[in-house]
Amino acid sequence: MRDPASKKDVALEDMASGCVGCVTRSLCLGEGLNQQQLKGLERIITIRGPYRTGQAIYRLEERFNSLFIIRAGTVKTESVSQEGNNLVDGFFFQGDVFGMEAIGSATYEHDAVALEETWVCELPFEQFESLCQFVPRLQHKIMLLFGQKMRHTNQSIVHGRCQSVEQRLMGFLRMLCQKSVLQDEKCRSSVQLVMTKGDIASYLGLRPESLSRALRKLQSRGIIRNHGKRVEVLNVSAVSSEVCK
Amino acid sequence: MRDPASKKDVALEDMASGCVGCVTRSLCLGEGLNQQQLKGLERIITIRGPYRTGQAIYRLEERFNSLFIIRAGTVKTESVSQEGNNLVDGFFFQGDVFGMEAIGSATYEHDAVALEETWVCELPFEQFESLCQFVPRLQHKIMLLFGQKMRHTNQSIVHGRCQSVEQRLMGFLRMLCQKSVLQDEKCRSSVQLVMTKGDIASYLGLRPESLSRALRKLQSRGIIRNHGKRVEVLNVSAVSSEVCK
DNA sequence: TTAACGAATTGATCTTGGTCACCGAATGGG
DNA sequence: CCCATTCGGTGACCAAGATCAATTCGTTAA
Repeated sequence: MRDPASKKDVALEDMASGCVGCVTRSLCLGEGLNQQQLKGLERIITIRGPYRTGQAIYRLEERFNSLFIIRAGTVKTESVSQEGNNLVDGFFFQGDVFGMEAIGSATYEHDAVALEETWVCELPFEQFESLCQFVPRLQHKIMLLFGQKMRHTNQSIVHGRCQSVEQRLMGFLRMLCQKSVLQDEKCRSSVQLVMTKGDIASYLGLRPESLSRALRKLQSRGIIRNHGKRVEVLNVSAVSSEVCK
Repeated sequence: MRDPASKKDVALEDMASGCVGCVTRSLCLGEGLNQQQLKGLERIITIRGPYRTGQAIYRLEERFNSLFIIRAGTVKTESVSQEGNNLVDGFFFQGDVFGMEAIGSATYEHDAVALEETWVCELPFEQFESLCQFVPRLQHKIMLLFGQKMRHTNQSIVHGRCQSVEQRLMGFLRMLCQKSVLQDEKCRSSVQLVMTKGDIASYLGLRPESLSRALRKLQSRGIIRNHGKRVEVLNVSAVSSEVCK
């Protein structure tokens, strides 16, 4: 991650442009908007970054004002369980919107923490709501996003409860491959983990030890190779298929 | 439930009125709208009912067109897990909106099934989106609803994963008491279960046997009394307090 | 009323994942 | 460069909840 030639070291000029020239636009809320509408969106967003690994974009109980969209990098959101453990609620990648759980609440519900060098667009929510009044397409897009988010949660978390650890893990790897492909055309069968194994375990509702064992089992079944921070998917079709085990 | 004097036998005339005279309005999307705005909402909704116990309001893979709001009664949504079991994803009570997971999808993601005599308002989503363009307050309300829903899911499901069965069960009973209070001012410490124990177990991610044992444990601790379809909450403060066990 | 079915409960046993203890490797700060 | 700290992995053991099998209870149907 300190490698100066790494793709993660984002060109500053790419990050300075507004919505109209944004390289991430095809993934973003701005997708499908015309020039004028994009200008409207551009007027209310603020580009923020670079956040360094471990830096917070917002913190639990800070006043909620804005949604955030990732231009480059990765973010996790985490909260604190009743027992006082940290609990990772989500990972967010290029083009993803985060902060939505705070809508209708006075304050944020999580810490949002950068997992690598990260740039985001800050989208003040009140102004965004006003803009939606004038741009039906934008209103529509945010609704789609809500629906997607609910479906994803239901699929991965609710249905995850009646899956084995290995199934849930494969689902996670599948998601990671899909998201990584967006960032990086090549090597869709190998994933560089930007989060710790502990974070992944927490996200999957496991102890780190159990995740470690599950990875070992998948490796012994020839489905993956687990090299520390890099996971190779050897049997793509096994991981891709919904029904497995 | 066959008792003719039961509060569940809804007066037909109450169900015939539009939004303006609706008894459920204080719970509904229409809350806070002026007469004219309510009329707009009233124009696009259709009142449907009565649905009998077990009847579907919509089914998995049917074309998604509308959200639904409960005027009277109770609904569960359920889907099918990979292993082919039914999986209860949610319970919905008076004033609750369901069908939101299907937004942005061509078809519904669940079966929605009435658990008792039930009346709903059908809200065609496209027309609703158009209406939101003209009624900022309505757009704002639906956004709040999305945020609430996401927070609720995160709280109950995600955080539920690191709770004991008894804690999750108490959380469920707490929710049930709150919702029942809305329907029925008296006896807030006793809940008539309209869903089966099997449904509750599924919703909590348990086997029916495990739920039964958990109920017995709470009873032996003097917190509840479990009489088949009726659950009495003896120690309200224990169930109400967030942190328990 | 009785028969029949599904829901609820109970006990015995097994499995999965959690807990605890430890070690080695990687990472970051002085 | 070294040391401290965090991260990742392993084994032994334990406990919560699943599974299987049997019984009781309640509701509906005949």
